[in-house]
Parts: sequence; C-alpha cells; structure tokens
Amino acid sequence: MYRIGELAKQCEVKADTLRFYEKHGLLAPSSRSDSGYRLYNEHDAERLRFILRAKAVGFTLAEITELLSIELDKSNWACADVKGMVDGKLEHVNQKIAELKHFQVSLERLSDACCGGPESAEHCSILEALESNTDSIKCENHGHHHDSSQYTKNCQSKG
Amino acid sequence: MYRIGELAKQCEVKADTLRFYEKHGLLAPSSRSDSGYRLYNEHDAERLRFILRAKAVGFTLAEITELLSIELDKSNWACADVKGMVDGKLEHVNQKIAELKHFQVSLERLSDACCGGPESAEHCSILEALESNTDSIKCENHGHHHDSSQYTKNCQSKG
DNA sequence: ATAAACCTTGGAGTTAAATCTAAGGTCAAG
DNA sequence: CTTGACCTTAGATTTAACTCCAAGGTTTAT
Repeated sequence: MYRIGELAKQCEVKADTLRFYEKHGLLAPSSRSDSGYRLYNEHDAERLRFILRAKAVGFTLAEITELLSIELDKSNWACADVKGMVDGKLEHVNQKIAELKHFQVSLERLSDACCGGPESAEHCSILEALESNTDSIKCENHGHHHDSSQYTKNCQSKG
Repeated sequence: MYRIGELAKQCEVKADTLRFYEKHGLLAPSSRSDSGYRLYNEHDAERLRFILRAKAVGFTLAEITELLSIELDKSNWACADVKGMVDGKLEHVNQKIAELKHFQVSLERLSDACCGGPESAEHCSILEALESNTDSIKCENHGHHHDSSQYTKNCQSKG
C-alpha cells in the first residue's frame, strides 16, 4: 500500500494530480487509513500507469475515462457495445501509429542525411522532409549512393 | 490561394485557431490581399497539416514550434545541432510508437476475445487486457485453442 | 514532546490552447 | 446600393489539466 506521496513520486507526478484524477473519477485509492490518508495498492498503481501512458500518446482525460469505463459497468453492457467501443478506439490508435510512423520516417531520413558535423546546416532541408511526406529529401549533391550510406550526406563546409 | 475560412474548413479547424497559430509564430499566411485578407498557399496548408498531425499524436504547440524552428534559422545552426535535435525528437516519437503498440495489442486482443454478441460483457476482462500488459487476457473458459481463432471467445449468455 | 515531513479539504490561481465578442471593413449577388 | 457572408483587430472568456495555498490533522525521529 502506497500513500499518495509515494505513488506520486514513483510515477513522477504531483500528489495534487492524483487528487485531481480522483475528483474527476479516473483513479480512486482502493482504501483509506484510519486517519483518512489515501492508500493505493498495486492495482491502483497499474491503473495510474495506464492513464499516464494513454495521456502520453495524446488521449484526453475524457477519452481515457471512456476507455476505463468499459470496465466499470461492464456487466451492464452487451458484448456488442464493448466490441464496438474497443474497435473505435483501436481505429483511433491505429491512426495515431500511422501518423507517428510518418514522423519517424521523416526524422530518420533527416537524421541520416545530416552529417552531424560542425558545418552550417543550411543544406539540410528539414521542413521538406518533415512537412511534405515526399519520398526523398531535397539534397544538394543528389543522384548517387555509395555502400557506406543509403542517404546522401548533404552538409557543406562554409567557406 | 485560400482565404482563412477556406483553409480552416479544409483542415477542420476554426479560423480563430489559424489566427491564434499566427500570433504564436506557428503559421503565417504567405501573403495578404489588398484589403488585408490573409492568403494561404499550398505550402502554408502543408505546414498546417504538419502542425495538426503533430498535435494529434500528443506534441504540444511549444514542441511543434521547436520542430519547425529547425528550418527557420537553419543557416545559423551547425549540422551537429540539427542532428542532435532531430535525434532527440526521434527518440520521443519512437517511444510514443512503442506505447501505442502496447495499446494496439491490448485492444486487438480484447476485440478478438469478445464475441460481439448481445450477451452481457461481464466476462470480457477489459482492464486486465488494457492495464497490465500481460500476455493473455483473463478468460472464463480458457485452456484450449481451435483453428478458427487464436483467442478464446469468452462472452457467456446470461441465464 | 516537539519539530519536520507527511497528510486532509476546499477553493483559488495558472498555463495552454483555443474560442468568443464587439465594432467595423470588403465583396459578390440581386 | 444594400444584404449577407465573408474578413479585420483587440481583447475578454472558456476549457482542460493541473498546481498552489491556507488551515489544520497525523506520523516519525530525536
């Protein structure tokens, strides 16, 4: 059993945040001490970690509440309801993954194309890679690859 | 060239939001009409779509500004700076992807385990699947698989 | 037995990100 | 030549999600 400060520290949030989550129905401690201190068990901690993970990938607290509500009143739901809801969220998640992979490809391409040296980055065409999801980044000395790299290093010494 | 309302509609945001982004340095129209109307070109629209995609996967406007700033003053940066920054963001993105895949697996498992029928969902152990990233969901009639499904359907008729 | 470090509640304040309001200018259609 | 749907700015208000504060109770270490 953790007291509020312990759980907060463990999960790198403020105790206030846990009280806030409780007030808004996301996470209540499973018990209280005689003196009224909140006591969280491992299951509560797991639930908090779920909330924080969901938040980190862009779900709002309202959406997280909805996700968690699937459990709360599950005996009042039909399987079809649950499945519909889960599939909806799944679609949402899949879309986020697709979007992130876009970013990932762009950033990797950019990182690979940049020599990383002390030269001016003038020739690293960053936004071309980030913004438009074109197949290749703009490249000053383009047109040929060698074994050492799939991408052309395009930083130039300023002289 | 789009006027503010056109671009807003196209990207499903309010015109106010575009003015807000302009005020905060994220997106300025590339020109103005004689009468002072904002005029956005395709490049501006692309930039907006980038901002919205980044927002959807949980980046704050401050982080997006930072991402976009790589381009703005790129001639003042060394390649090493740019690469460092990009690699930092890349790590961030990779972590988000990993987290989302966790969700994806959990939700898929849950969806597959739920028969989707009109029965009570009492036996769909949702939070078990969502919260703890265990290898298998809790299952009422567990222990054997058949060809038709990798997962055991565990909804039960109430009666 | 008392100080330091916890905890309680209720309510106010903050920050990010819009969203709205007011007072007025622009433009195409009838 | 006016009506209605756009646009302008400046500034106020809202919403989500915390974050802090005040006044007091509890625990633990010396």
